[in-house]
Amino acid sequence: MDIDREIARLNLRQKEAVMYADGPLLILAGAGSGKTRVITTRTAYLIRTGIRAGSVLAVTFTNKAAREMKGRITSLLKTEKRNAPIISTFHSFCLRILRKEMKYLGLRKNFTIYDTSEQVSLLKNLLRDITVYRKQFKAEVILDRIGKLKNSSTSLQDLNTSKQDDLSIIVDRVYPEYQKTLRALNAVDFDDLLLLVIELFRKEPHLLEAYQDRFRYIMVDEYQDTNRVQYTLLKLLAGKRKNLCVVGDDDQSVYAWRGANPGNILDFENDFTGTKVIRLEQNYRSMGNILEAANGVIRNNRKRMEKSLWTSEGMGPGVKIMRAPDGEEEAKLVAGKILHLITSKDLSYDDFAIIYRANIFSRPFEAALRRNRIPYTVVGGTSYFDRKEIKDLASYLKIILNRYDDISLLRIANLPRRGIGNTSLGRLQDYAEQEKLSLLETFGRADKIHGIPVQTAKKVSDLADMIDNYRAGFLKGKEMAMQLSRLIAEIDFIKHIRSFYKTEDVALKRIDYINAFVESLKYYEETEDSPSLQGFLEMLALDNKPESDEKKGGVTLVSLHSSKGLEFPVVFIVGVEDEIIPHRKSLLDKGGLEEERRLMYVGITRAMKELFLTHTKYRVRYGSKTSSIPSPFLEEIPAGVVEYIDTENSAETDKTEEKIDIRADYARVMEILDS
DNA sequence: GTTAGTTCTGTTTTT
DNA sequence: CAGAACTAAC
Repeated sequence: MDIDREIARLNLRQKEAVMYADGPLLILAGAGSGKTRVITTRTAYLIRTGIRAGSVLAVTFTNKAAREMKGRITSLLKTEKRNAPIISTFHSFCLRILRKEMKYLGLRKNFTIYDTSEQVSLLKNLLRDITVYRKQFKAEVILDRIGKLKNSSTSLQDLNTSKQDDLSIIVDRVYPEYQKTLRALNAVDFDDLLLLVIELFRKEPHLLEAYQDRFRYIMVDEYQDTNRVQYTLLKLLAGKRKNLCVVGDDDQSVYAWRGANPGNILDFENDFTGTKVIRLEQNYRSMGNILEAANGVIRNNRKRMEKSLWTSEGMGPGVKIMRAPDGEEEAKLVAGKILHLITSKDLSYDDFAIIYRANIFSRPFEAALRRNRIPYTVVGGTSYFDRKEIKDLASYLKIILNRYDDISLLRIANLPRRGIGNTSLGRLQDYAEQEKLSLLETFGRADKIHGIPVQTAKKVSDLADMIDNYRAGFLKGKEMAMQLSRLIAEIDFIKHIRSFYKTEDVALKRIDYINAFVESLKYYEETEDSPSLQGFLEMLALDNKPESDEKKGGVTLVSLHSSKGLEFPVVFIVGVEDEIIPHRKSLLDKGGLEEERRLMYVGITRAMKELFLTHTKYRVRYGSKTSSIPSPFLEEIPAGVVEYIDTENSAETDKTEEKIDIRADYARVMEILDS
């Protein structure tokens, strides 16, 4: 319980932020300025001054951040679980409210949360019936627009796009259908979780007031990543007492492409009069040269709040820019450098990170690290619960839980193959629509539907019976893992996997995943206070990271986006080339270049002691070899902080190319190091 | 209804 | 080039 000692360690600005308890507070926290420490200490401090822990709410974007914060606060407070502040993601927080206030909502019990792939399936289904849609657009594109609409308006009702291009016409047409169908299926998508709570608060002001009285102090992390809807929710919740503290950095806003609105930072001061603004600019993470490089790059953004990071540490080594002949060599170079630094300095594998723009770039680095027997962990990428076979099984569980969930039923209807083809499924769906029945009910009476062959009808109704039978068992919330095993055996899922993946070792791997899935259900049952199938599926939907992911050691391989919030003594940012950073596709979006620059800034500021930026001369893209151009961001790094290292053997290089290469632009000495 | 062959596409990602 | 998505032939 060393809050006082913790506070004593803070700098003046940080202290001010911690102790400014009442009224709106905007903390502009630069990279590495001790942001997390401020929020956690502030939470602990509030509670220590006598504020009931349960009336403090801290909202984060990821479960990982929430877990970390929880851990730090508990160790600071040594508090028992029952009297702890609420630390949660926006989505989990809203889900809790929805579940509690169910009676005020149009939702039935056991509603399902749809993930992106289920949203797409639903939409594809709807598009079949819409005549103006002549397969002009991909479902994903339309869904993207629907998502943007949902996240910019603040009500599920109003949907004026007012534009008249083809896409808008289709979106206007399909959006209400999409929303209506979700409700019919007793399902919600991620955006709905927040929107429904807002709707609830608007319809039932007494409820809003009850929650306002409950959560008297609200804190928000990564505020620059909030979207319009999240901000609206915060405004509602904090509307009475205005004890809202947001922490963010506009320079680290890298999610505008999915609806984040960094403008929320600017609006904050207008919406909350008397806002106290505190800037945290002292950086505790990076050495001087790294910081200079970061400042040099971000300075080129026009749209930003002026701030400049500084450190009391020394300059440290220069930022190294290295060029490799191609992608393979780039990976070898990085692996070699890691081995070299491990032996020459007192570093461990955990101290290194390789950061890239897109997840595909991890491959050559994984290969090179493996060849050199360097342990590594890849962050992100396809999550374990996103694997096909897991989602298949999850769909079984979903239709067992929620009998209106046509989308899940559709997914597993013929999986494993049981002779229910698309023609029959189409007829069943048409019938369901006509008779206003759920698909599962329709399955139950398949024998009465025209055009369904007798033996198909039998298979269809058998499936419906099976699902109904399992429902009774699963809803008891007991021995669910055992029941899932029985289900897997009954549908002969393993046989299906073996025929689907013909190679033995691939199939075995998939079977391992399936076993792990059963295990995770078992684990859930054993650790949860009151386990339920719905609870398990919600965990799957809202917190779908395997725990092992977070504590594996070795060199970290991570995308620029996922690197936000992390720090490493030695960082390699790789593929620092034009059309990669900035990504060529990003330039299509307005503000795209500036967002890419912020991404570069995020990457640079992950480094504590040493930073390497690598690029190549040639890169194989989509199968063919093309010459690469160094990222324009490299030129924005002040000349005084960089060292250039060219690792090519001059014997192999083409001398004419040499003249026009990047060296001409660079006013610095070259230093050839061992590779 | 199923399977094999063909065409297309190619960021970032949490919930 | 590789994986996904779609189409056409059994």
